[in-house]
Amino acid sequence: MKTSTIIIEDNVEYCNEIIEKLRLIENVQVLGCFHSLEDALAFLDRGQTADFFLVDIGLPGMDGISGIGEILMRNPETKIAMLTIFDDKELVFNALKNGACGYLLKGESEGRFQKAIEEIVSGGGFFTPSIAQMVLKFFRKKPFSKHKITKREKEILQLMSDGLAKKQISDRLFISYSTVDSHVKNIYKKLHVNCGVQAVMKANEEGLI
Amino acid sequence: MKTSTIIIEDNVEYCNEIIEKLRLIENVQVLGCFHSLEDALAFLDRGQTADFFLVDIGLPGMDGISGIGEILMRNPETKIAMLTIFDDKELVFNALKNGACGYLLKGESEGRFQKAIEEIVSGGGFFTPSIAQMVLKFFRKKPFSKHKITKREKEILQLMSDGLAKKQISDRLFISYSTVDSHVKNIYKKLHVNCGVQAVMKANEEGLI
DNA sequence: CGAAAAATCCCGTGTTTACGGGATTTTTTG
DNA sequence: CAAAAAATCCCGTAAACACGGGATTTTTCG
Repeated sequence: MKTSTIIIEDNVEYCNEIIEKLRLIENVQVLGCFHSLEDALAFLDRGQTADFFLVDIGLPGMDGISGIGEILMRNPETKIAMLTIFDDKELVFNALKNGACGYLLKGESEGRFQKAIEEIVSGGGFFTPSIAQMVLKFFRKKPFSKHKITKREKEILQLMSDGLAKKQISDRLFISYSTVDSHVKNIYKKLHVNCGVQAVMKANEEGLI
Repeated sequence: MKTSTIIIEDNVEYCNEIIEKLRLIENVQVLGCFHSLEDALAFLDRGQTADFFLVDIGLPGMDGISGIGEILMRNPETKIAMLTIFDDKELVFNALKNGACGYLLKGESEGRFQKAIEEIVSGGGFFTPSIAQMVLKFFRKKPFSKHKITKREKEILQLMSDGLAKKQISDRLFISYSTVDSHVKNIYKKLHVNCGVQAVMKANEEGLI
């Protein structure tokens, strides 16, 4: 059974290019293409659907990123891949957050393109190396933390992130409130923040906890 | 110039298997293999190095995950890929956090294995489809938020996560302190938390912000 | 239109925080 | 060993928070 596919891309020329590429991939059957997200959503609202959507990110009207959410709201099982010339960090992560299964750069070689599509329709995820690189960087703890937090401080930061008050932390660690307070003060200084929320957020971002 | 490669794997048999596979890949030159991380670190401490390390995750003595950090501490430019039979979520993310460039399952087909290695040594990242799937799930916003936060609440949550105090938020949004206080109270109720840190953390986890 | 949801506002109180100033005792490590 | 780093403890105060109780006005939407 082939994977029914819809393309959403406003540039007609490029659209045809993609269709040609997709024709070469077995297991994929192109149902058609729309030139705006609104059209595609109307299609879904008519009760019709597809297994796989290939969506351009820079569409007139509703943009691709918002579109992902809309499509998934109507059909949560759909697989969606973004198609774009940009590899902007924010865009990529926003797309992923909204539920995209993959992110393809338009310049991708034919082989890579095919490979990626195959992975996605078969239920896997796919990142081109540059996207994978971004994801790696995202996860990677920052260079052994300019902010050299001590073991105890890290421990306390962790409990803070669980929502414990200083008093509760002191009880948990069998130390006095004053000690916790001191540690917290030091943490704030090291992270250059001045409240718990910021501290926990920053620690989180920097992979300290 | 070939990528000098070191394998760290305690199972001698499997180690040889890997070497055989790597021999087939041009651009890769296997320097040798160690059967424990300690040995590999000693090698590095002797001033020698390699471009690429392939590290088993389940080693006796120091485990692979901790090892990543140690290796990178001695040679930050090194590329590291984990080799394992498990695709446990925690392990994968911990490896990535510590700086791994890829994560390969031992059962991987020869073709995939080769592909993955090629991507990694050429500076890209690589995720097998199952790992990519995990990463996707990680990013994906949770099922349209059981916790239906309103627009305003989301806005306030965002400012909270920036470390703003309620007073500052009220100034920023041109509303009174009381109003912010009310919104915050509602947020706490909806998220079942009772302090700002928890609220922001939870919102963060659930992809609400 | 008319009800429900969201957004706005106020008061009061006890608790907790942030942060300034200290000081002492372990632990680590060159 | 001796210095440095980490962990422990105390006091005091102004500010901010959590949370209970309200109430009114917009917006949204069937």
